[in-house]
Amino acid sequence: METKAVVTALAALAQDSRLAIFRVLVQAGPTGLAAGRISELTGIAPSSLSFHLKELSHAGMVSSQQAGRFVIYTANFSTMNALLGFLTENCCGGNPCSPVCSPACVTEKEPT
Amino acid sequence: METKAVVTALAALAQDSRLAIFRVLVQAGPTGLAAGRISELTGIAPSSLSFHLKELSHAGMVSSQQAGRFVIYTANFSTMNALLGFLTENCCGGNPCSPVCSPACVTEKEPT
DNA sequence: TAAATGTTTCAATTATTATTGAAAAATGGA
DNA sequence: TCCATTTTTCAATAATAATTGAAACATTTA
Repeated sequence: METKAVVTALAALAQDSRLAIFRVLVQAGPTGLAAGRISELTGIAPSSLSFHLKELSHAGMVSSQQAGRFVIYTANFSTMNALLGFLTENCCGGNPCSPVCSPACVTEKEPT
Repeated sequence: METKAVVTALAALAQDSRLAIFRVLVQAGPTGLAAGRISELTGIAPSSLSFHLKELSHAGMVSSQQAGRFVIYTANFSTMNALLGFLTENCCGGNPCSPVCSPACVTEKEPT
């Protein structure tokens, strides 16, 4: 993961509304949530929500898919794991300072 | 760790200069670096560096201590671990989705 | 105390980001 | 096709953050 992408990902999460959005998506798991449902759960106005979802999407933190009239958003767990990996790697100048374990969450919904 | 503190910590890291500063401090390990040395390593002008160090310090990501004429800055590994823990916890609605391992780095320099 | 070194503060400018409401697309059903 | 629903776009405003250079402050050595 490149530094630029990391800054983008961190900036995407470093905002009240977007952190709230991301958390409800993380809690929702691989099933995801429709945009309107996110608006209900977080109290963020639709236009503002759309703006923030675009930011999160652009940062690779969430993905979306059309489902009928609804647009379903899901947290992008693989990007989250890459982000955590970046922050933990290079730690203490290469001298391993403790057992580092990277993945903290499932990556994707498994195909049936 | 509270949401507000998490946003502050993420915002502190979500910026080119500050991420660079934090990384050199992480790589330097518990010994830390003097402000001027950080300026040399990152190419950030002193006044700008001071501004960013204050941001990082306020977010709890770095600590400082006077040492003669120098001010030594060190990465705050415990806050970093708390941050990682926050992002990994609450994942997938409480259903444990994979083994979660929190600490990725030593917390502090051990007392002699 | 005076001079040199290292760091921080201040004020001004520039740039970026968040929010709101209204209008416009896109989709599905009658 | 027409209507209702869901989401996104747009433009305007308000708020926040980054950078610069000069000056001020703090610490050590002569």
